[in-house]
Amino acid sequence: MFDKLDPLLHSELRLAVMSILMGAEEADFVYLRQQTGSTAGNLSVQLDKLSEAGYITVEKGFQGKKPRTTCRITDSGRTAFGNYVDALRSYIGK
Amino acid sequence: MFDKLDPLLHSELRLAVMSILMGAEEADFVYLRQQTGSTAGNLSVQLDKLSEAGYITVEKGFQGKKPRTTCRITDSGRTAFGNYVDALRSYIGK
DNA sequence: ATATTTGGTTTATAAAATAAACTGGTTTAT
DNA sequence: ATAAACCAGTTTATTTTATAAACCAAATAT
Repeated sequence: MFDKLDPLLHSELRLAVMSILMGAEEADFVYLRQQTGSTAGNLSVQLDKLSEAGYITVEKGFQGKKPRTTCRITDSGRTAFGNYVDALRSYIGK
Repeated sequence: MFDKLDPLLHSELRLAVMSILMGAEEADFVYLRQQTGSTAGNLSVQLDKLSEAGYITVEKGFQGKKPRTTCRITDSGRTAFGNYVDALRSYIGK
């Protein structure tokens, strides 16, 4: 009756991050922090989880002298997001 | 940018229960347990939370000699569910 | 020179979800 | 009649998760 909701995506912050990355080729830590309004600590932890799951890639580099962490969604992440949205529909209709 | 997701509804089991009650006038404990596939303990706890929040009413009675717990969604619960669905759309589009 | 800001990570705490164990009563089998 | 199994839940304990607080290194500003 109800599809299982991927616990990795069923989290407000992780879902927001994935939502941004679904429509953005790439996004850096600072941008994600601004858009989601999260704390740096929380974002750091959740990015790790998404990365561990293979849903995103996290690339650390420098922009001039400042560190810059760039995130991108993977194919597997895209698929998982799509499946999550489909599963949600079994709960909220449409 | 992203709407806040009501934490009471952003839970797989509670959302499933609310989803059932949105389309069913009433549903008893046993039915909810069957439809959601949850354990009795988990269901009991989550029904309490929904009830505490005023999203559902829980009525205990008997059907012959067997106890029977009947749940119904409240107006406030309906509204909250609607708001939750709207908020979700800010994450999943559409 | 030292204080502050930037861009994070790590660790600790609070809250949630879930499962395991228990209760009160009923039905079924012996 | 008594014990065993079962039903409908509740309570308590355990695990997982989310979140915040504290910390760190480097760069910039005062």
